[in-house]
Amino acid sequence: MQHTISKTLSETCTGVLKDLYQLEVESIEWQATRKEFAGDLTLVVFPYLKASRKKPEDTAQEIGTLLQERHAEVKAFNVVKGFLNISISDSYWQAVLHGIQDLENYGKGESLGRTTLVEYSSPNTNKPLHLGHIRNNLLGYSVAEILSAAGHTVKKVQIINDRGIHICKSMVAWQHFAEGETPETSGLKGDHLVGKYYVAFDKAYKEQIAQLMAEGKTEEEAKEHAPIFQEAREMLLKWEQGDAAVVALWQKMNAWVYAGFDASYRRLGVNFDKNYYESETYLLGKKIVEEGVAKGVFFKKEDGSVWCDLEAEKLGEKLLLRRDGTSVYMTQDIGTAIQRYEDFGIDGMIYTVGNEQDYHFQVLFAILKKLGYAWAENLYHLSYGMVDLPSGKMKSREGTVVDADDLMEQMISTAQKISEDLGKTDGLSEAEKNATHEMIGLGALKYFILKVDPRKRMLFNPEESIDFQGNTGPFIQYTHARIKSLLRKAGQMSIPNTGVYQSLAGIERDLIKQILNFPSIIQQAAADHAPSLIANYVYDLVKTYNGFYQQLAILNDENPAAVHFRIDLSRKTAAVVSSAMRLLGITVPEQM
RNA sequence: GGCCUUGUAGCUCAACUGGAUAGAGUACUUGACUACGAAUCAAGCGGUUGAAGGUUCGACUCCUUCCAAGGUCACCA
Repeated sequence: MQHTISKTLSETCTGVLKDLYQLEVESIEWQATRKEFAGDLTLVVFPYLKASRKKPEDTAQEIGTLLQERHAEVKAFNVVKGFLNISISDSYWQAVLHGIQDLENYGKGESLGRTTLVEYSSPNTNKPLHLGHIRNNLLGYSVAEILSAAGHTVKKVQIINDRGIHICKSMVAWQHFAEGETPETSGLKGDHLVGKYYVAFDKAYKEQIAQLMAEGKTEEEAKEHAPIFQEAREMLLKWEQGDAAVVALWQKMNAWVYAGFDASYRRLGVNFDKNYYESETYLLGKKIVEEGVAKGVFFKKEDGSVWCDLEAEKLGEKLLLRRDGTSVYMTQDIGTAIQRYEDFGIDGMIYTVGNEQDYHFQVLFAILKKLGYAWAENLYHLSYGMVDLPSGKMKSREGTVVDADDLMEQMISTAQKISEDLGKTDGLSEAEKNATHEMIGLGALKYFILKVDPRKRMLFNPEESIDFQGNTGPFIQYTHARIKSLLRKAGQMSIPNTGVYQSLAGIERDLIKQILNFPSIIQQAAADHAPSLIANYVYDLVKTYNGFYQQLAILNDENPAAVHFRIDLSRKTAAVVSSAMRLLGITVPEQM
């Protein structure tokens, strides 16, 4: 509960505590009064008992009495054990609701003058995106939106792992088996085409291993000496030497993949301000490390390898440069971080990466701090759990990977089927219908994933997981569409403007309070990097609205003042629903 | 083995960061469409919050020890 009322109430309350008990308190914690009790805000008085030396009930009674005397908006209070429940006057709630005028920007924070960079997605270029990437993309994009709403200047980036043995495997297999196949000739999306040859490589590789083992080699020898694997390694070497033919093939196949990724990103509704490519950044960081050695932050072992001592942080020793002077992943990440600082002048950075890299980022952040960068204090690893299937982990080798494009398509066609069965979009054009089905199908998927705490691994059952009823994206979208329908109808009515709506119904007060909570929810979600807070908030809001809708006549009430008020309340609810959903990357329809 | 994360209704998730009788959805059982959109609403059923101790006015939340699941400890990325 962070309404403006709690601020003024806190000031009054501080004075009350001082006058009653000579108690100086820093801040006062208000919480929303639970539904089963009367009141709006609750003060827990247990912390003040030592000072008051009275029973909880008497203490609460005393504080309540003075609060009511001194604060005009306190209409009434009641005491239950050590809980002081305070009721705020209806006129206050109505006035604050009325004060919300800029619906488009309601809830957003003042500019903080801070630039925060959010990295997400960051795929390899040897295969298409899958369900794990979807969780990553949705989280990263949403956190970026939330930070932006909270007042940060946000830059969204990804680092594309476009070089290395994995893409060479696809390249080798394509040379052997593709007979010149391209996205155009095959009709396959580019990333899927390249993925197909990555699978083909693996198949051929396994066959060769089996053959060599049949000839008496050990498994390790076989893996090492399989001809196709040797070819991939040679290709990697040639790439590093800048061999023209290899580089040309590499560029051609990566271009296919990027075209495919672009299509997936566009459909998913995510975007980036800048792409980084490992082929351009993998040599970064070496210079920084050398400088670190000179400064004594890092040290060199006898064999020439460079390390960072993080025993004090309980992270052990970490290699930064190999014996032969080449860099490792960590070196590269150090260089990239600094590169980004130079590109954007960032104040902080968020890495959206799976939790299997928790240790890596602890080390990275510790090293950047050791190097003395101010922005290193504001680095955050947005770590998320794996997405499991009923059969267990997703494994590309066993073909149990849920493909991102397939999944989106499936969601959308499910939405279409349900929508057509209900027949509520009959008046729309084909293009409008398609847009609506996309909106609903993707809304279901996005909400399903974002409502869960990122740290938790989640189970995804393709058949059962995603509902369109209950605590779901479509439920929230439906409420929005229904409000919009109501408002369209209201627009055609002429309602005499007579006086002020007097007494609020309980559900109306609840709705106002929830709308007023939106700004603080955004701040909290930003501070916690937690889209799930937004998801839970908007769900609760919509549930309350549906109760309101059911209990009260909105357009048909005999009191015109009530009608005016309820239309205003409905319009503002719809605006908050739309804004909140947009923070999750979900759009809401006018009709569905 | 060391370290990190997670464990809440049959299932999927909450719990405002230590506050009141742990809440939603789903599934199951019922009731509500001649009312502004039933992808809705209302009611019932469902819990030893992994286990045992401890801290305190008060614990899902903090501490200790166990149990379970996952991750991680590469001169891989």
